[in-house]
Amino acid sequence: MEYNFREIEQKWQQRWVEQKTYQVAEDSSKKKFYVLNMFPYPSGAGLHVGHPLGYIASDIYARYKRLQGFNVLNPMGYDAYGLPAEQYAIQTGQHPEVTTFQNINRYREQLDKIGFCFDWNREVRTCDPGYYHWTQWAFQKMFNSFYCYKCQSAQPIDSLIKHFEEKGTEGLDVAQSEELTFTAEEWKAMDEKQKSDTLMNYRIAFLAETNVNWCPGLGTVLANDEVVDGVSVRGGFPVEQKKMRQWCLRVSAYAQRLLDGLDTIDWSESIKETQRNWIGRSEGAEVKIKVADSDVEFTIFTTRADTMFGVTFFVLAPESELVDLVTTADQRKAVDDYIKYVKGRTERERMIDHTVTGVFSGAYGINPITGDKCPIYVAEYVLAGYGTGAIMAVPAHDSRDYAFAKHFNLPIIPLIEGADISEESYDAKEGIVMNSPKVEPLSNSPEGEDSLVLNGLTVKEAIAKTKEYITRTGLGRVKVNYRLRDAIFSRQRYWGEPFPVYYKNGIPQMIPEECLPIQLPEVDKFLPTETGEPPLGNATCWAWDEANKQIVENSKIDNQTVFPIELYTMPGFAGSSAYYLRYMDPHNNEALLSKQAAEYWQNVDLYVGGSEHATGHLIYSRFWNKFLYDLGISVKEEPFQKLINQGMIQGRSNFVYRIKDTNTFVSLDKKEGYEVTPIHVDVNIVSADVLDVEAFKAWRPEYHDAEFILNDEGKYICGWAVEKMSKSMFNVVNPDMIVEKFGADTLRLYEMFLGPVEQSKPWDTNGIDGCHRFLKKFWNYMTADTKECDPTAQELKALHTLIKKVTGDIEQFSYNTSIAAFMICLNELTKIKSESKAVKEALAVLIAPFCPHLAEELWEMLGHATTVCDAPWPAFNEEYLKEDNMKMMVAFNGKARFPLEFPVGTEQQTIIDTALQEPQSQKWLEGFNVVKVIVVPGKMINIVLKPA
RNA sequence: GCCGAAAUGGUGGAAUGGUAGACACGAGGGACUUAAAAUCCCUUGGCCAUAACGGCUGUGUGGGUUCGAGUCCCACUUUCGGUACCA
Repeated sequence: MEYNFREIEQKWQQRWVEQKTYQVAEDSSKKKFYVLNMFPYPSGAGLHVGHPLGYIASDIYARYKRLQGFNVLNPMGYDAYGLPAEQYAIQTGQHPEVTTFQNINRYREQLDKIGFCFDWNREVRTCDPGYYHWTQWAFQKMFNSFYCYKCQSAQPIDSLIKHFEEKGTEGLDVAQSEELTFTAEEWKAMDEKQKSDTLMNYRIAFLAETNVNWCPGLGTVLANDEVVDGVSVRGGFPVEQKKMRQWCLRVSAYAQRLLDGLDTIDWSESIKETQRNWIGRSEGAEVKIKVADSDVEFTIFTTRADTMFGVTFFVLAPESELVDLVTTADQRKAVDDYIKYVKGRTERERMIDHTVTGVFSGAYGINPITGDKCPIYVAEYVLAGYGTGAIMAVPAHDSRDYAFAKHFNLPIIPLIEGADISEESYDAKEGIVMNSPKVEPLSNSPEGEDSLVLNGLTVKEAIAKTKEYITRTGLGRVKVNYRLRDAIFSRQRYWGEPFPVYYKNGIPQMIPEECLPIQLPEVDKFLPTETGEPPLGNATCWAWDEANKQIVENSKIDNQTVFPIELYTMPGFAGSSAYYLRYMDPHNNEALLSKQAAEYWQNVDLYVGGSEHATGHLIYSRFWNKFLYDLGISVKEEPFQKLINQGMIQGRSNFVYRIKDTNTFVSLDKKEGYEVTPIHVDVNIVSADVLDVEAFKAWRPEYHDAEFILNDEGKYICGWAVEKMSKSMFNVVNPDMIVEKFGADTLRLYEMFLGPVEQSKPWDTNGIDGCHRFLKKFWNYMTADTKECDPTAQELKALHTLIKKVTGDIEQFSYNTSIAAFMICLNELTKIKSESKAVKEALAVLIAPFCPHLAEELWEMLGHATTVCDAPWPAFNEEYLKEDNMKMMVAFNGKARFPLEFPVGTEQQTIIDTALQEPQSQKWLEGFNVVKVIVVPGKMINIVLKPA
């Protein structure tokens, strides 16, 4: 009987749907296991063979876990909001929802052919109002919360208001944009607008005037992770800095918890390290600096408190408000000119061009420890967004300060013994401190021993000592800074979640929770309005009737009872930040998810996706989950317990070689001596690097009359290279095509056989034959004569070797080696003419995670009426692998020479004696003395020799 | 610059510190066939050697630890990712 994969796969895919094989429900009698793939953005190009890699890997694991008896949740959905659909809409007028739905259908069609065990009943789409209801809801919760450092959690904003009413800001330890101080009386005296503005300083979702990455090409702001090299990730348009009023999320409040949480999860060290760097914790100190001849005082942040004696100037960020306060009259013009210059520079220019620029402000700052007066400069190398936007410059021990000092001819004072600073600064945090004279105790210091002596200490000691000194004397304080910024949460786009917010006299108000979701309105144009408002400004029905609690036409806006609704929409990461929770209870209209579902499914046990989301989605999601955890919605502090980053499948491009100025193409092995241009050729008309010449002629009109110089066998051989898989390289291989030709089971097997899941590797269709041949042989073996007799010892040995290998390998996601084990096992069973039904049944179960269609068909043929998905995973029995003899290698000085067999349990001394007396040993022993013999039971007898 | 991962045949890749190159592709040879496809068998890291056996060498480079290193340690080279005036 032939292996008819088309029939088999179609039959089982249909049956799985009919019998709802993959629908799961909470079942307290079983342990849960939650497998999740990062849901895809359904792009117009459809899936190529690289996309399903992670899905297949997780599908195998999900099926394996189910066979192990777990109740497995393995859902799938779509990250449906995104720029491409909107850009397409702008160009064609086609509503983004239409193209998105088309793309989703195409994705689904492709996915279905591969035979995944997704529970499609739980599908979510971020653009579905039933879904984004909870995105809006979470946003409102964030708006109505602040972050309390004392209790290390988000708290309702009402409790903060109460605190203000009673004590003002006294005794607060909370996350805030800037440090405010006011009394209860002052708070009570504020009007509504002032109160609203003040609360924005504390809310977790808040409005702020911030410097944003403005992308004129896209007409919207972008998050830091959406900008690479000064251009937008989507579209590659230039990005500039602009001050705008934006919704932001106070991600920075969770910086420490995001950092600490990394130690509790099973992710690759490299991705955790990336997140640690992104969070960028740095311990340092803030020091207050008085400006000479002025009342102005500013604060600097430093991690090198030990270098206070090497300060020769101070620097302010150009955007800092302090610049205006310190600049003297005679330097005013120079400073203004410089600031104008800085503003005119794009983000990109600043990134590429690191030449030293800056200007003297005219003012001097006083070093609080030495009392020295040092000039204050304004320079763009100091960033407003980090620390306090002001630094003390120690040119001897900071390369940026060094370059600046050299450029402006400022003094450089070395502070570390033996450091050569004639050519460059000495930045290392090690060495012995010098040049730091004793600082006498201040009059206000308590006990007598209060001087500061740094000379002779190591840098580490000196940092600690200085920090302690400035804290004690009130010159400053110890401070931890994080590089992690608050996330900008609004976009000037159409195709995103609308904000459930309206504006009453400029004060943002939340639309009542019971009115959610508020749905994205229809617009006639997807571009910004003529007055420069975001696309939602085109909506005619986008106003909030407060009394009647409903959306009404804009024309009714009177700012008395009907108010304008927010025109911004939410960014892409809004919908993808908590989708894993929604899968647990996707049809719930009352809540994001029920308590019961949350308690049962907890969090994701295995998350599979690309590492490119390390500083985007994977940070935002962790933040979002921690916030929901504080609210008691999510039951686990970390959303994704184990993370596997699947590698990228690269394309394998093929080339033809056109002889210059002709339409003649020369085969790779004949091209020596010709001047040729390599041209990408569609890999789908090339087979094993041999070009289908007729297909090539038909491929494009300009090749219709092409001529060829073939090799001696009459073939045209193409060159090849590994490149990114993309349309423009003509190297895209479509999974449907592979499924059509070889079947889904072969595709699944081959994708895993290519190499480790986490590794990037090129796709090469050439190798797929091997996997297909294996399945054919497997099929032949399984469908051949079968007897219901006890398996022989040989059969059991082959089988249990396989069980052990496959079980261990799947646990470690080492699928390629377990497939190799299948191939070896099959060879063995064929060789010994195995016919045992019991062995075949076990094999059908073992292969089920990899090739589910085939496994089902075989399971049925073996006489089972139920799905193989619920069969028990075969138990491993060590007994069957036990051998009577152990094979050992005799080695001389570590070099293996010949094998020797001993009965199991042979005495060590007997082994040594036998090995030494073995005739084969004699020639190695000649002329040498035996120093010692090392026996590794079952492996190695190493005889250590020394010349006689 | 900093952080991370990696480097093994013609190719993809295997190897708890114990016979390097499993498994597969490709290639070469053979069987079956009128022929092709399909299928099956043999060979396949390099060098030397043989009637046959065999020997040497070999995991990016240079050191080290060890009876024994692809694997552990130190230094370096290259490649690929991430990040970048973060004080």
